[in-house]
Amino acid sequence: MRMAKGVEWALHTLLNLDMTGGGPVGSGQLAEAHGLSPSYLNKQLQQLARARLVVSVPGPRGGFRLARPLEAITLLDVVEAIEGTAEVFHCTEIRCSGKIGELSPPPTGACAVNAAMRRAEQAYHQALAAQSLADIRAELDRSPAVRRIVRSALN
Amino acid sequence: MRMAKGVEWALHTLLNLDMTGGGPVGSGQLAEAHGLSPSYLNKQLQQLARARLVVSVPGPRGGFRLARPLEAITLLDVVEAIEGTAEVFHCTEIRCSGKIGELSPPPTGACAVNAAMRRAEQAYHQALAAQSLADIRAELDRSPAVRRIVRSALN
DNA sequence: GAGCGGCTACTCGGATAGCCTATGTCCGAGTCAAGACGG
DNA sequence: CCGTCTTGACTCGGACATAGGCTATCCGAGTAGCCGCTC
Repeated sequence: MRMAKGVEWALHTLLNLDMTGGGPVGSGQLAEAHGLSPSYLNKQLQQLARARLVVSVPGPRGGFRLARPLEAITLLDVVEAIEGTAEVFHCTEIRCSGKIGELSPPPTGACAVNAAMRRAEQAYHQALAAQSLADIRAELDRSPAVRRIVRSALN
Repeated sequence: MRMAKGVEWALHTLLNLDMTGGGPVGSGQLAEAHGLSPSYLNKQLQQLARARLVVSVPGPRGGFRLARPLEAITLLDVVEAIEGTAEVFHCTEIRCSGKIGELSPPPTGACAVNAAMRRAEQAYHQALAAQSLADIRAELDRSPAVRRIVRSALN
């Protein structure tokens, strides 16, 4: 179980988009800022656009800009935009298969194993939703040079 | 990001192992109980044995038995036994690469993005560690027929 | 000089290969138990 | 009748194919701005 690295790319890129100001920035520039594959970052940005986290501007001088302030973007938004909303633990209902499944009556309630795993997953989701990108930006702003460096890198 | 289905197999199998009593049960029987691939379930059981959650008994009439009561086995134990202890979010330190990396001084503290993701992951771990397999067993015991069915399926 | 049309270049967007891990399978080493044999 | 040895079958254990999804790439559709032309 490993999270797609596109999540890391998306998080840093969203933070960079905020520090450059409101104007759209091309995926090529954003990729160059961190030495990433431009085409693949573009794919991730499209996922963010579908999730309405960024707005894509076509044509020359186009690119991507934030759709809303960082205060309104949580870690959960980004993870779900890239990874999708499917559950991490996917119950295949093996309790209904095999000998035990044949001997058991059709189940009435939910699978207890699945319920337990969902509780943990919910805690994960809540912890992700409790942190906004603005919180991370605040931590980055402890070294005030960051904003200047990002702007000069994305001029 | 999808959890390995071996975790689901392992959880149900550990619960079944408990309901049969203390004697060792072969991986073939355990697989037949839920219609699983015997060889692949055996692989998962080996992972559980390495993590000291079950004890393997070689030879005829051998198999696997629980190494400790379900009260002492948490969901986190099972997940880490199957999935490993590597972090879900793996920071590749892209902040040190590309234009921004070249313009920035060597970082002093930890990556803020990584720290935020780790906080969420820690919440997940805590939620997993807070639930033991005995809790799930208690939920299953609400329908008292389960234990009888499991025992007759694994006779 | 002002307005308009065409063109170019740059951007996003989706369709297309490659690789790596999870999945699934197979066969060999080890071990216990039963059965045959000898005392 | 009892003890011991041999044999057999059954189990775990790890090494070997396979597949699905993440990773990476490329090319086409669309658009804004610029340049030249015309009035």
